[in-house]
Amino acid sequence: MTGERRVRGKPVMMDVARLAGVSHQTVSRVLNEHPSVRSETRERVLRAMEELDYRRNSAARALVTNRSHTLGLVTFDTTLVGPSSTVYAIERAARDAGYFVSVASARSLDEGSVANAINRLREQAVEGIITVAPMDSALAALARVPADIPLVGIGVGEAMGVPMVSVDNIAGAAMATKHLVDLGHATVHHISGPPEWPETRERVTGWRTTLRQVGAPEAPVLSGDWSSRSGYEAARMLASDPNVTAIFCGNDQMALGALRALHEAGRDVPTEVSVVGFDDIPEAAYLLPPLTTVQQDFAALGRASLELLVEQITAGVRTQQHMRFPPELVVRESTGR
Amino acid sequence: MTGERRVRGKPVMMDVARLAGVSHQTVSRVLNEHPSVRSETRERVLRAMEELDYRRNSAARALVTNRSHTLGLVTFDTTLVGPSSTVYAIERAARDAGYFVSVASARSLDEGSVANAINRLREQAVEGIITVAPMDSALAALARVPADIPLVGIGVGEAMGVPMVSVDNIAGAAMATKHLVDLGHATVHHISGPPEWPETRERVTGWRTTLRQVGAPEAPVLSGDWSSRSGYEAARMLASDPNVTAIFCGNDQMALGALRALHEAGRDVPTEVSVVGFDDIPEAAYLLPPLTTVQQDFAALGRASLELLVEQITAGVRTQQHMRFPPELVVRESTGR
DNA sequence: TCCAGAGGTGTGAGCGTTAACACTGCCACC
DNA sequence: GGTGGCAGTGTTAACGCTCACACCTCTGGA
Repeated sequence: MTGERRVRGKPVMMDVARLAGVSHQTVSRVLNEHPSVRSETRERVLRAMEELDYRRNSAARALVTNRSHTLGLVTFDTTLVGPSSTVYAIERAARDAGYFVSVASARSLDEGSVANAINRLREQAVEGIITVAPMDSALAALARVPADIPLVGIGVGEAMGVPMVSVDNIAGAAMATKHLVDLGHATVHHISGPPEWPETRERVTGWRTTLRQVGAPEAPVLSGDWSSRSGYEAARMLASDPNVTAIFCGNDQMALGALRALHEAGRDVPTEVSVVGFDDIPEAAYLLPPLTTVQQDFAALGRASLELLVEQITAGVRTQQHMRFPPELVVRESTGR
Repeated sequence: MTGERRVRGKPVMMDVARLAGVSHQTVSRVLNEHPSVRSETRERVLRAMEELDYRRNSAARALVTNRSHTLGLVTFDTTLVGPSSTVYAIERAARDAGYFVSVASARSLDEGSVANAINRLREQAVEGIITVAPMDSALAALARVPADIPLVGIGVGEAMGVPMVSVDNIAGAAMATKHLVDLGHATVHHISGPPEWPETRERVTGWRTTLRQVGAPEAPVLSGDWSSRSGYEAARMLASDPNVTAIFCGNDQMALGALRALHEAGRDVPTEVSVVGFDDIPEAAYLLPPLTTVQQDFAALGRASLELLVEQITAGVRTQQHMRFPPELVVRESTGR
């Protein structure tokens, strides 16, 4: 009755063992690359596994080892270029590190929704969690996660006890603003992202600080929601004011909308008005005119966050760390004087 | 020794049972919402669970029920707008249907890479797989998956035995081409995506068929890689030819690049040349000029694929089905005569 | 009065794997 | 020629849960 088992459902370790004429433990050893298995035996076992198309039962393994080999990813709106590139980079890095990736998206901006996503991941016994949800609500939810579960927040601002990875938004915004001031603009206007995003506030800070340093007047911030539409609408208000000659936008999508609004208002870019974006989306170089912007390396962000997480998992301690990546100004044709 | 267990590691069902003064089986019943538990008992158990911050061990559960409650998602390049919106929609729908989502990305375009991603998901014992990787290689890999594992391919062309969800690309391309012809253009040029994508070929077919129907001459297809850069380069070659007055691009990013190339060549859009894209990315309405394009509902695609997958899981049979979604032409200002 | 049946609960087995330990040869060493 | 050790293998006991079944207690109908 050797084959009896195979008929009813998937083969298990014991089936492989029988076929190879060894004990199930030897099969386990082969599977886990234990050194002390005679190579001839190993071959026999491998052949048997192949013949039966055996795959180990990950649930049983997880149960006994108490490790799921799975990481959790909390995302918010994967439609945004930044988050989606980051997620992609994380998945690749996770695979290389031997982890599976499970995702849970927050349905809305509120803390409960993020907490809910985190809970779903914990139900699955993930070994660690990375949040790609750079809003304040995520931070609040993160702060409530018990300290024994490894955690990394991306772009989520400062918080006690939560390891973080982010771009140096203050420096990035300062670079953009400085660039415009250096071109001879009396001041720089700013169309920001939603205020409940830490990145937005950091960019506002970088912009404002720079203006103060050079003694330029500060205009009130107009805030959008990262969309082209919101950038368009904000810029339309700015376009009619002849004093506006330089606009720093919180991201490239809004800059794209601003470009359109300025065009409609008959104000040429860059001869009359200069525009700078943030992110450097792949399309930025092909806009009319090509967009000067602050480039951030989303993939590096993803890889770093994974590294930080794995470090915590192996060490068993939450690293108290905040990694900041320097962005880079890419000057194209949307700025001048 | 009631509390002894709790000190060393996470609480298990037995700990909750002891605290609530019931058997572990009753705890299980409460957890699984079994009807025959006295509500007073249920309350007591729930309180105990809360007090201990108990979470059931999903591995143990999966082991005994032989269900992982997890679906697998194969992605290729989540940086593209289409796939990333689809992934997002799938995750949401999966959660509503009570499933977790595990992702695996294909590292490159070849079949081995996709097969590898599928294998990783199978190792995790996912109950079904959706591929958001609309290349031929994915189709080839899908065709090799044993018939007993539920499967849905998105936008991956025709294949024997693999349930499919896609946009009706032929109809979409035909709509775009017809629109241009109706505006009075003698013919329509096409900048396509990479030929190894079924969607590319379908769009080429829709375009070509329409041209033949109206008796317009057919120009050779220029093919890009979906990027703005490739659209720009292809359009640059077209721009110098005065006979080119209408260009249908395989996606919006390439159309964006084409817009720039035409501008550089001094050919006005839409008075001299008309441009149509595909996808309707959120930025399309804010380009210079706003882009006429073929809109597809990525979210609907995602939801439909999930529905199809869940159907297969519950039925235990692979549904032989191909759902096609009609796209919609959105006329903006990049087309005219 | 008794028994059938249902509501409510407990007991024991078993899911497929790994860890710990036990066992068998064989070699090297004194 | 015993003793120690190691390579190679098998045996057994968990891991935490659900399922099947057994067991009570109560109700209602014959």
